Amino acid sequence: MVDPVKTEDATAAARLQAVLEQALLSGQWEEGGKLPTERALSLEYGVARNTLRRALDGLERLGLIERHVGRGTFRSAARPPAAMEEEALSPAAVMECRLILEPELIALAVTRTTPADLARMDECLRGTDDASGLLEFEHWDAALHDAFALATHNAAVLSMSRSLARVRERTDWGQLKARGDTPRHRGTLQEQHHAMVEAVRRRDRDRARQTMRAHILFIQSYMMGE
Amino acid sequence: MVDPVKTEDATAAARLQAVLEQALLSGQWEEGGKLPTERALSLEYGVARNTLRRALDGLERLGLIERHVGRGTFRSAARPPAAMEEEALSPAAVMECRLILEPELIALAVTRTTPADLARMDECLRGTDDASGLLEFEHWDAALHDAFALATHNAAVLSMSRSLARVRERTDWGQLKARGDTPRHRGTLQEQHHAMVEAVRRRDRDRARQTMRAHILFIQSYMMGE
DNA sequence: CTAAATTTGTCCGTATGTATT
DNA sequence: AAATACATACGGACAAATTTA
Repeated sequence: MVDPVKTEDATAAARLQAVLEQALLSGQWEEGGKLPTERALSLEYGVARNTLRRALDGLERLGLIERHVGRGTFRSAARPPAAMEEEALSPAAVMECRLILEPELIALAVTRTTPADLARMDECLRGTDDASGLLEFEHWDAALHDAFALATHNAAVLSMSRSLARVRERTDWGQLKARGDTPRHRGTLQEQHHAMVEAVRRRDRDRARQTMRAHILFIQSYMMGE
Repeated sequence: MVDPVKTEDATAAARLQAVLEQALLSGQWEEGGKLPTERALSLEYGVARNTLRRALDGLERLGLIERHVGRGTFRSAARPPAAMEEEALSPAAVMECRLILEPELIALAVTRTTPADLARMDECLRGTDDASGLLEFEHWDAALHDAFALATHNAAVLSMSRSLARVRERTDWGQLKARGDTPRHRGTLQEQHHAMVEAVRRRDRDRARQTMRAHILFIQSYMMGE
């Protein structure tokens, strides 16, 4: 049913993107250094140039690489949070907003969750567990938080939560997300995800709120601080 | 400098998307109606199927069309922008949502409030004090809560708070508000408003949160109960 | 300064997979 | 069971920008 290694059903481009993500984050090329040409990479990984380019498109959106016509493709220089104080939908503002909303949101969800809600959460947990690339992980991560909002069975809360989700999509995360995407960090995130769902399942309101708060603080810390 | 009308430097896909947008919006195909197949369209517009598909990708993201494997491509049923479910929200849901958001919001505002923010709050207090009718009172009441959101100096929080304010506007309150508009009730509300601003002024985080919570619970109680 | 080589950007035509009718 | 139609991938060609000779 569910293959834990699951790289089968993803598209070739998505799978290749996950591979390249790992290569970039593990220092395969140095910061600011030039990657091989598209033709060389497509040959090396055994895919068509079109397919490779879709993978690069994803990496570019994550801010992991930069591409220049006539020059080549380069690994982005790791720039720290940079210019954070001035907010116009800064990552810091979004995280702060999540911190004041989501712990209370999940606390409300605890008192309302139905078996169907729990099933939806479990599905999201499987998604985050099996995710290969950062893109896929984030998809299921967002779905899980939406599942918590759904479990409040409150249309106003859901509307507000989704409004925040849309704001998140318009935020310039730069490399902040990718920087934290190490096996160790992702392991911690998954533990927290499981702990939150477990707290909801056991109707432990305080634990759910506490775990959510710790979860968001953890993300904050490795994004901003290091 | 980007000229939005300029179809010269745009890619073939982007130009075609603009043409198809016009065709869709001008009623070239009926709502829910089926468009020609991708092969037929690419032939008609003289582009490769790949190119046509990129144009359709854009239209799909805009919600103008829906695509189904094996069935075809269809013009979406008329829903101008970003079809959100505008169900009539229950007053109970809105109050519950305010209860989980606003106490944390004002707690954050306490740590950020500037003299200008306080001046704005004082102006709103005068408004509620002097208000004659219910309409005027509600205007300044909403303005005060918006002032708290502004005082967080967090764009994401402000955006979310205003999203909730818009939800409140399309809520069917029936006579719930009018029922509670007695001199006695309004006196209590004003006391609470003053207490909240005072707590913010004195940077008393816990008291601000507590007062806000009591404020919302009070409104809930006389709307729902009694 | 010019011309050629390199590299990414865009588009095309075709083949195969998968879901629906 | 077969035809239809979208989804994905491949390889090739040319254009545009940059670097190099």
